[in-house]
Amino acid sequence: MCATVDRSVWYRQGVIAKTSERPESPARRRILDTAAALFYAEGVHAVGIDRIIAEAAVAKATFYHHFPAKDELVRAYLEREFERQRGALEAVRAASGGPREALLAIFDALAANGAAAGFRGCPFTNAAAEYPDPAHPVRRTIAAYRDWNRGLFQELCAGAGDPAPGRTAVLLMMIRDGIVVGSDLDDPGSLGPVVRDAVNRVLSGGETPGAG
Amino acid sequence: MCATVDRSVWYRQGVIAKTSERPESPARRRILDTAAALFYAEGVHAVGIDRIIAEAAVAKATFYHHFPAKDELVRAYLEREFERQRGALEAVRAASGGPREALLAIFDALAANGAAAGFRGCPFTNAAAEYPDPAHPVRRTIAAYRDWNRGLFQELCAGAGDPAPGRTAVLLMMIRDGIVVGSDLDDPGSLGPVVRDAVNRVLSGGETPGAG
DNA sequence: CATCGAGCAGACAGACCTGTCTACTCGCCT
DNA sequence: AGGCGAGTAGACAGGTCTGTCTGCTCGATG
Repeated sequence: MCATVDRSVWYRQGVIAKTSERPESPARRRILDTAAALFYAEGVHAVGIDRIIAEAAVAKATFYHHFPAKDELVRAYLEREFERQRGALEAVRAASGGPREALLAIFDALAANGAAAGFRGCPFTNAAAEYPDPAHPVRRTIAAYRDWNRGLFQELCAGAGDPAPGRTAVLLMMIRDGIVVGSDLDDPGSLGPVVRDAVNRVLSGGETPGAG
Repeated sequence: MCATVDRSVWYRQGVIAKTSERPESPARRRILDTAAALFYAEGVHAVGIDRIIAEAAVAKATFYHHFPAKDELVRAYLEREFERQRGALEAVRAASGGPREALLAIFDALAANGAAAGFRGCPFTNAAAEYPDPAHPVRRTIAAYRDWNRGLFQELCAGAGDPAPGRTAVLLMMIRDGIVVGSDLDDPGSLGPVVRDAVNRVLSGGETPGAG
């Protein structure tokens, strides 16, 4: 209870408009930025609170003022990454001519992102490897992310005239997972051209699966 | 140096034939079995040595007699898993009528395995999430496993008459990763039928990718 | 001016981690 | 009989982990 931050004062002093997004103290932001970089690069269990507060230049009490426990920081890290990706993919969708073009652009971006320096796989699947319990809040966040992602694919497939958008979305999720895992563990360069063909083929061949 | 077990005595006393596989002491086997179950179910960093030796009913000195450090145990765990999978897939290949049937059988087995109770994703990708450094021995073992797996796919594709077996093998690896990730994090039941179609389509459509 | 909250600095507790070491038993081989 | 290696039991060191707590400064608000 007392761990929750009362932000009413922010509204009262007019720092932000009442209807806009939540205020974020500089300290909290620094904690989250540092944690995100470290968690992603080195893994969740491998990075301790002490290191985060040291690199974020924040007192320990300040950390525990903003986050009741480390797991909650992990959840916040994934939640913010969720929002970031949602924004990015929605931007791609808005910039594309249609659903089919949006899907192709998304997968191009996935492959390019995987080939970029510092890529270490998907933050969500990496975190899931360290949280075995599906009922854990961290895992629930991961599940929510994946549901959203599959839903977006399904929506775009339906918009592109796919007769079985649900099935195709599952298949696209498989390709997505293959890209992020392969970009991290194999040669990212070998994936690019294959991805293009694969997505093209999946979207074209969606009309009649045929085999039973 | 002194940490390595001198097995010459085993050969001398004829416990095993000189040309057959290495002998394995019961204690070492118990350690490895326990570690494999715990590492897979809960993650590598989350399981400590103390717990392994307790559940394996082994003294700490015995553990450090067989393994110089924890990382070496992790490597041995993955190495053994590598051998296990190699054996399993080679058996499937031998039992199949031809390369194409072998590939279909392998992916059926992957989907079935992912739907089984206790499935927690791929031991290799899960471990990779906890070992960021690609030069680490654990990561090298993971890379070796993936190279072997892709190589097997390529070989089978070539045998099935695929004109671009290298590319198709990369694509099959992506589907493989999609199966293990999706079976762990999403509903495993939704994957089964999609997998069959996907592999069928990949293998049939291999002749002319067409789209550019 | 008084108060209150944000943040800083750092000690501290208690648990857990890896890895080392001592001292002992047991069984096999020479 | 003697030696040696495998294994047991458990103390120990040194470090790290999370989370709590005390005491302080500073700035804004009433």
